Order: sequence, then C-alpha cells, then structure tokens
Amino acid sequence: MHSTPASAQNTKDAIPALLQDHGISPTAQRVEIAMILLSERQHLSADQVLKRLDEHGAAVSKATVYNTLGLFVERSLVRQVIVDSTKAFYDSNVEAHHHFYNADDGTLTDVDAAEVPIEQLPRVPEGTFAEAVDIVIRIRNTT
Amino acid sequence: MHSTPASAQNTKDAIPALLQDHGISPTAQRVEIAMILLSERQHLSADQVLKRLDEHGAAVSKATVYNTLGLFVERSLVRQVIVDSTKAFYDSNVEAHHHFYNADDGTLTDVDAAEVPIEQLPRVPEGTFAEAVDIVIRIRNTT
DNA sequence: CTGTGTGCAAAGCTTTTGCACTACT
DNA sequence: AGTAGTGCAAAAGCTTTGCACACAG
Repeated sequence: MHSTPASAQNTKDAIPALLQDHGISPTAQRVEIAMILLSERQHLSADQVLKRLDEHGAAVSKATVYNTLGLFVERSLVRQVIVDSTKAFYDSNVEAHHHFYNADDGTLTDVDAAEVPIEQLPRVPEGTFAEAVDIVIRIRNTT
Repeated sequence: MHSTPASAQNTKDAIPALLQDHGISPTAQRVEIAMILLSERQHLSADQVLKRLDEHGAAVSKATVYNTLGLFVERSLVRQVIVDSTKAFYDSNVEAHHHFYNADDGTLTDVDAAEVPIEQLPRVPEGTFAEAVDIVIRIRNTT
C-alpha cells in the first residue's frame, strides 16, 4: 500500500478524521463501511451495505457490518430509521428530517423537518424527557 | 364446556361477529387471539400474545399467531406499531393516535392525535398518496 | 367428491453474543 | 508482557413459507 497526498482527495481522507471526531478508531473495516454509507445521502439496510462491500472487493463479515452500523448510530454518525418490522435502515443524513415510506416498493425518501411543522408537542410522562420525534408518512402508489 | 347465554357477556360473544365484520372467519384460534389482544387497549408483541395464550391454556402455534396478527392488521382490526427494529407491536387501538416510545424500558404509550397538531403535510411524491402518518416520540428516563 | 381456506413444522431472515486475535502501552 | 479493543463464526431470535389437513359446497 502506498500513501496518497493528504489534501488530494477530500472524501477518502476525510473519513478517518470524521470517525475520530466521533470517538471511533478508524480501522480498515470501519472506513470501508463509512465510505459506502456516507458517500451520499441514502438509506441502506445492513444487508445492502454488505452487498456493496462485496462489490467493492472489501471482505467484511456480516457481524462486523451490523456491529459497526450500531456503533455509528450510537456515536451519532448515522441515524437508524425503523419503518419495516423486519429490517432496519441506516440514514446518512443526520440532520432533523422525516420520511416518506413507500409501502409498495419499500423505499424511503427524506422530508425536510420544516415541511412538517408541529405546533406543539404533548407533555411527556413524569420522569422522562423527549429525545427525538420521528414522523413517517406511509405512502402507496396510485397505479 | 357449557354454553353461556348469548347476551350475558359482551366481549366473549361479540368477538366472532367482529371478526366476520372484517371478513375474517372466526375460527377457534383467531377468536382466542382476538380476545387476548382486544380485551383492552394495549400494545403486545407477537411473543407476548403467544405467552398469554399459553397461560390461558390455549395451544396455538407461533406461526399461527404471526399469521393471524398479520391478517388482523391487513383487515384493520389492529394496528402494527414499529419502533424496535427487532420486534413488531400490535396495537388494539385503531383510532388515530401516536406513541411515546420509552427507549429505556421499551414500553409504548398512546398519545391522542389531537395532542400533536400538524399544520400541514408535505406534498407526496408524484403518483403516490398518503396512507397514514405515524409519529413516534422517543423518550428516556431522567433518572 | 372437489376446492378453498386454515394451522403449523420447518426454513429463512436479521441481529446479537462470545471468543480468538490484534495492536497499542 | 499486559491490556483494551476489534472482527467474525456461531448462536439466537423474529417472521415467512410450503404443505398436510379440515371443512364447506
């Protein structure tokens, strides 16, 4: 392996630093996974991440993909979106936003938080505080 | 087993009729499951339903519980609530409402839809229509 | 007697756990 | 050399599928 100039590429070299900023040691597998997921705004299941790793020739085990994605969520590098009872999606967009979930084809689409203004939140139960508000708008195809 | 007057108990005898109203033939297993889930407003996982069936001495297989709950959802007898990526909850309350999800203990609490007024919904993508809006407010214990 | 519909064992997913191994101190 | 942390094979858990059986027409 030969090194590349630090400033030449932004994405490739920024990833390790980004991981460290979030308290994650940038190992080879983690950088691979982060590069795939963070390369653009997208919603991928663990399975899809694994498939892309294979395509890129990176051999990472299923368990590591799951554990790494879990770690990324814990460290707020990505968001976990739950819409399907049998599969979790990982969202590279961590800014406040909501989702359309197309129940016919299983795809997710972002909705800016500003497009769903909520007048007020209900009072939370005694002894608790609100951590997040997730809105999912289930849509179907008219055809 | 001895029969009870038809009008004496409301719940027990109303269930078969309710199932039929929703186009579901009221077999023994389905009535058992419906009685457990619909006896009161609650959020149960498939697993919890199975456990209660066992406690009531009703022997119904795991597969039948899953398939029956899926059928109930399809026929709008109950609602499926998705908050945990590894488990689905079934909600006996089918009226418009949302949920608090306590991430610390995994419990769900109803929130009346009127308590979360939404000014407007975003325009849905071309060729689709909104089927439902689910709001989940994740809460944590302050302690 | 035929066909539709039901219930369940077994199979198929997704996700977690426990342990060998690595890489720093 | 010791120790904290990483990656993965195997195990566990949730859900679906495929088929034998039951029941209505």
